[in-house]
Amino acid sequence: MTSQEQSLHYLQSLGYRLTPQRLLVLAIVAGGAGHMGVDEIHRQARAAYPYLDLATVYRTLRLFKQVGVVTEVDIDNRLHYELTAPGEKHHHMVCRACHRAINLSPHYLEEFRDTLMQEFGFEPDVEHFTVSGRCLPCREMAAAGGGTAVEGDVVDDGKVD
Amino acid sequence: MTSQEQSLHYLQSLGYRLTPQRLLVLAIVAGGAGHMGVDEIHRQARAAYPYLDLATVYRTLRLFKQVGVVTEVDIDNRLHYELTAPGEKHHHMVCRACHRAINLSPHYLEEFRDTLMQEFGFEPDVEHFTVSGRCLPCREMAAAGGGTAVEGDVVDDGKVD
DNA sequence: TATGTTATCGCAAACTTTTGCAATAACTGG
DNA sequence: CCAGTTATTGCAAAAGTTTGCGATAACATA
Repeated sequence: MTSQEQSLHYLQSLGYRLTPQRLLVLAIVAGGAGHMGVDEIHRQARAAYPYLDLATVYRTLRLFKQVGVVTEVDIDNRLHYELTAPGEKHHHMVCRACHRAINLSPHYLEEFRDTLMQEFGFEPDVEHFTVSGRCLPCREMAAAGGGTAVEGDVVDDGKVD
Repeated sequence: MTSQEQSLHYLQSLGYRLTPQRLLVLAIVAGGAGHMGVDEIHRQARAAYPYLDLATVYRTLRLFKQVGVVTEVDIDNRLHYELTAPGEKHHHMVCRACHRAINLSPHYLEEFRDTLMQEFGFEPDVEHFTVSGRCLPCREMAAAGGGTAVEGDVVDDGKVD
């Protein structure tokens, strides 16, 4: 049984229904490489099933995230999703300049998590953890006086709006 | 000179213009207790200056955040702002059940920050750091079989939508 | 103080995400 | 396999946030 089928059985065991829409969205996210934007998932879904509504895509992904089937990453104020790789989960560092997401092993969070639990009894949502910041290439670029470390996607630095 | 005036001079020194709208928004955020929602800031601003547009409030707050005058906190998918207290900066832990924000001293982040810098050259946006998770009262509530630790604001647990 | 430059504003519209509701379809038990 | 229950869908609209654009006003210079 593939990991997709496992996810579907898991959903069913929780009392959720297996619908063609859910199968489709799962297959698309599983097929995509890395984090996919909601609009891209929707576009691919419509290719197979033209009536699938955007709201359904959002709802489906929210459900998948809730039960741990996918991982949500906020990249430049837009939601992205990727299959949660069981056994090799990771978090993300998102660069606020180039908007690239870099994987972060849970190992780096354990200590932080334990501290919050012990000091405050606060249980951080380690499933959906993302830090924003600036990646090495972009910081070097900025230090050299330039813009962003990738073409396109330039970060506004002027005064206008 | 008050800290508000300092902020304004700072804005000016960066080449930004001092407009009545900016003064007003700053005064409101400074006058409010804790994190204020954008709509509340806007409502108060309109009381003094009815033409002030919501878009201007958003733009102003984004600018303030960018230069470090205010701190942004995402609470239940809505933006909130508070004056950045120089010298006693803090981050936030936001409970995903009751949506309350708990302050977190930067001290707890230093180690994490240093690790990311050393290992990946990634400079986390320590200015705008928020962890989501579940606070102690809400976890106890959940363990006891209940809902949320504050009245109202119940977290959905059923199957519908 | 008058004048020019251009950052900022207000307005309207776009964009992303969420939600209400009636119709539909997935599962359950007989 | 059929009927009943209700989770899920599609659609339309709302909510929160961002953006384009022409008009305005803030600042600099003279």
